Amino acid sequence: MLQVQFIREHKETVLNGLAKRNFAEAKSIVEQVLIADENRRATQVTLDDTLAESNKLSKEIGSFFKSGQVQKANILKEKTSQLKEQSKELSEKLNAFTNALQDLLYQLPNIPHTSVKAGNSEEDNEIIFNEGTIPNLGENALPHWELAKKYDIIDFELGTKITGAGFPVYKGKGARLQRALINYFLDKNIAAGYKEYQVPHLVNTASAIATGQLPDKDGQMYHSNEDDLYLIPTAEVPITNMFRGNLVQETDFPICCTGYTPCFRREAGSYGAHVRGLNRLHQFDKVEIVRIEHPENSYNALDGMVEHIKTILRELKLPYRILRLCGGDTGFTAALTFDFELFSTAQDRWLEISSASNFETFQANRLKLRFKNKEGKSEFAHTLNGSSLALPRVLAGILENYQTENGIKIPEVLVPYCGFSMIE
RNA sequence: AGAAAGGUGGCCGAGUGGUCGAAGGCGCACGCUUGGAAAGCGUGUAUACGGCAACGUAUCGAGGGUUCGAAUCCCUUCCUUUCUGCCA
Repeated sequence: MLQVQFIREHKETVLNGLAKRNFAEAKSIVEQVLIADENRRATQVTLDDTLAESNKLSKEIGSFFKSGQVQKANILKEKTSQLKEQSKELSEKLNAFTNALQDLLYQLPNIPHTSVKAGNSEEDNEIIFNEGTIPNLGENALPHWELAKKYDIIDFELGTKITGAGFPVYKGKGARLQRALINYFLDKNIAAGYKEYQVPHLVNTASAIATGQLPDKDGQMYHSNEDDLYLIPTAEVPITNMFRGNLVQETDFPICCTGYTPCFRREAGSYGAHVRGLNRLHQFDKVEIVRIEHPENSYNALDGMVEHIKTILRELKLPYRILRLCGGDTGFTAALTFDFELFSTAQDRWLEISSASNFETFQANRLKLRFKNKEGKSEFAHTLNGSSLALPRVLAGILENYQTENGIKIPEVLVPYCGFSMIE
């Protein structure tokens, strides 16, 4: 959530920034924000004055009662009852303005970083890095869903029977490979200084609002009506929310967390080749990294996260590229996002496997996550996160890119984790 | 799930209708003291919103109510602890 004060003082910056997202309603919402803010402040001033008067009279009444001047006290009582009515009306007004302002602010996405180009869709994303060699697989190369069937390591139909489409069952060496990837990713993250956490897989409404899933993505999360809890769409939600409401010390930075969780997404509206096999699932596994940073260091930290993810893909010897997302493709809450895409050779397309973002103060404002700065004042921290990494598409990439006549080779770094070097 | 007790500042903890944003202690910061340190002494030390400022307002888990006035009384709700029940 953007800060009202910032909008008030940097209206043009906000509008220019939002223009890069091709966000048509920006101007009208910003205008409404400014009006609501003006109304809110004006109402608060009158309400405060009314309450101040009322408090003053109450004190006088108290002392009149003590000194036995009951009549004088009763006269003042009359007055306070009027003030009370006024303040009731005013506080209702204040509430209305505050809520209206809040609702408007919830509609505004983050302002993109200066390096972000304007653009509407993924076609406008910039490729900024490319690494790894695309293997020459020959004529008989199979897409991962056929390999999964051939070697009996992932069973999509079985998952459909138990739950529904998009909930695969991993079997035998497939299951073992999943577990190997999770451990390998976690170990890499821990070695890079991230602290491991195991967090709840269901979160309350306050958490979903704080990281920005609500109200923007309502309907994309699975929800348990009985207890009003949401299944997490990413570990970002519970991990970042560990720090909700905190006032951290400047010396605590950088705060680096990692965690493995399954992720649940309803993916309403997805269809076609994009959902084939492991490409898009309702439940998938992901290892996430989250950082809480000093504002001055957050972009360094983002670069550090990108470098870290690169080392993992290098070790796995997978061909990948990095995109800087354009304004229109950058998520609602992010200021700058780098997407990692893995080349799926048998499908001849790029698959997103990681997304590393800096949210600046957008989440921190909702989280009320602050630190004490050098002047001793509290200031919002910056939050960042990235996948390191999402499992299914990495698995798809391994299956497809490492397929041979005799079976699927296991990337060298994973062999110690798997306990085998081939899936035959 | 049932019963009981309880939720107060960074932490501990007092406070049952006005003088309470809140005693006292710990912690922390600064100063004095000291050759230096510890101890001791003194001063300061919540957050948010509004205001150029003086300052005002709100906040004692959350929401509502009673009252001229609520940390304190009433209602609702959430959470914690203990006991009982159930269970991996």
